[in-house]
Amino acid sequence: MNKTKRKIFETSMKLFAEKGYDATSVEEITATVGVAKGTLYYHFASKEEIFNFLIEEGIKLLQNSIDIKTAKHKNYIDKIKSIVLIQIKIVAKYEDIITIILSQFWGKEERNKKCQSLVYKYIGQIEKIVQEGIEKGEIKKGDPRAIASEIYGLICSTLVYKKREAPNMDIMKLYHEYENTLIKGLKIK
Amino acid sequence: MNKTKRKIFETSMKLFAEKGYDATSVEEITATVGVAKGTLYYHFASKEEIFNFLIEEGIKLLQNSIDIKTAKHKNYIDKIKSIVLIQIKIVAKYEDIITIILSQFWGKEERNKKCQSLVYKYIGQIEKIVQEGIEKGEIKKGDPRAIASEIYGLICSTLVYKKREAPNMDIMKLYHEYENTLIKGLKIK
DNA sequence: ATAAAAACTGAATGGTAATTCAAAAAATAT
DNA sequence: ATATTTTTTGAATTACCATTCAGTTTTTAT
Repeated sequence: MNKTKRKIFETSMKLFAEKGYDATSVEEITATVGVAKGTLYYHFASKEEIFNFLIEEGIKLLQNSIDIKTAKHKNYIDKIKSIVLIQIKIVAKYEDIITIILSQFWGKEERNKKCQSLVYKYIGQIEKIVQEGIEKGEIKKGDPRAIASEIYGLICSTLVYKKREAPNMDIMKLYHEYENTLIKGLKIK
Repeated sequence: MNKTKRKIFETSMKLFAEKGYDATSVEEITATVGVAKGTLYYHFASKEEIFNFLIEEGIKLLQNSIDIKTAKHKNYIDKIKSIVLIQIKIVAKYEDIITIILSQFWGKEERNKKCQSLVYKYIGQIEKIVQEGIEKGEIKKGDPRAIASEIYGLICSTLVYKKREAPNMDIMKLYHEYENTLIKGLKIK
C-alpha cells in the first residue's frame, strides 16, 4: 500500500473511532493527513470503501490469531483460554479498530450489515470450538451459541474496562479474572 | 408527555437504533410520525435533546431495576444473579434503547460522553455490590472493576445473541447459561 | 361565544458534506 | 531530454440537513 494511501487509511481509522463514521468528514480526514480532498478519491472510491477496508482488516486480526493459536492446543479448555487471552491483547493493541467494530455492529444500514456478517463469522468460529469441546466431553454441556456470545462479549467488557480504568491496563491480570470466572464455569466438575 | 411528543420520541428511538443518530434526519422522523418538521422543534429544542432524553430513560431502566431487585436479597451472589437476569430481561424488552446505548457509548463527542458517564455510573453500582460481596466473604476475591465490566459485558453478549439467534429468545435458558459460567466462577469453593 | 394558550405548519435560511473533474505537478520510462 | 504514466490539486457541483419563524389551526378556559 502506497504511503499516502496508508496515511489516509490510518487517519480515517483514528477519526472513525473518535468521532464515529458519519461525524467524520472527508474534509477532516484529508486536512489531518495534509492532502487535498481529491487525493482521497484517487486512492479510495468512496468514504464507505475506506470503512469496508477497515472492517476486513479488523476481523482478519481476530480470525488469524484464533486460527494460529487454537491450533497449538489439543485441549479444548486451553483453546478457549487462548481465545480469551488473544481478545484482550487485540483490544489493547488495536483499540481503534475494535472500537469501530463495536460501534458499527448495530443497526440495519449496509455498513452495519457488513460488520455484522464479519462478526458473526468470528463468533461462529468460537461456537464451533465450544461445540467440539462439549462433544469431546472436555467442556461442560450448554448452548454453544450462548457461550460463544458470552466469550465475544468479553471484547466489549475489556474495551469498557480499558476506557474506564486505564490506558495501560494489566493484560494478564484481566485475563486471570476472566479465567477465574467465565472459563472456570466451562470446566467439567 | 403529550401524545405527539411521545410518538416523536418513540419513532426517534426506533430510527436511531436502526440507522444510528447521525444517519437519521429530522425530516425522516417527522415524515414517519406524520407531522411537520416544526412540530418536532415545538416539543424538543433539538435533535440532540431527543437523544439525551433517550439515554436517560435507558439508564433509569437499568438502574431502577437494580435498586429494587438487589435490595430484595441479602446474599451477594443472589444480588449479582438478579442483576444478570434483569439485564437479559431489559435487553429483550427494550432492544432499541440498549442498541442505542451500546452504539453511542464509544467516541469522544459530547453525545458519546453523556452516554459514557451514565454507563459508568451503572457499572459503578455493580462494582460496589461486587466489592461488598468480596468484603463480606460471599464472593471470591478478585478485581471488582474487572468483574463489574464483565457483568456489564453480558448486555453486549445478550444483544448479540438475540440479534444473531432469535427475535424471541428464551430468557431463562440464556440466564442459566450465564449462571453456569460467569456466576459459578464468582462463588467461593 | 369569545379570548387566550397550546399545538402545529412548511417554506426559507444558512451551512456542511460527499463526490467529480479538468488541469497541474511529480515520478518513471525511453 | 522527452514522452508517458501516476499522483495530486482544489474549485465547482449537487444534495441534504438542522433549525427558525411568522402565520394558522386546534384546544382549553371563561
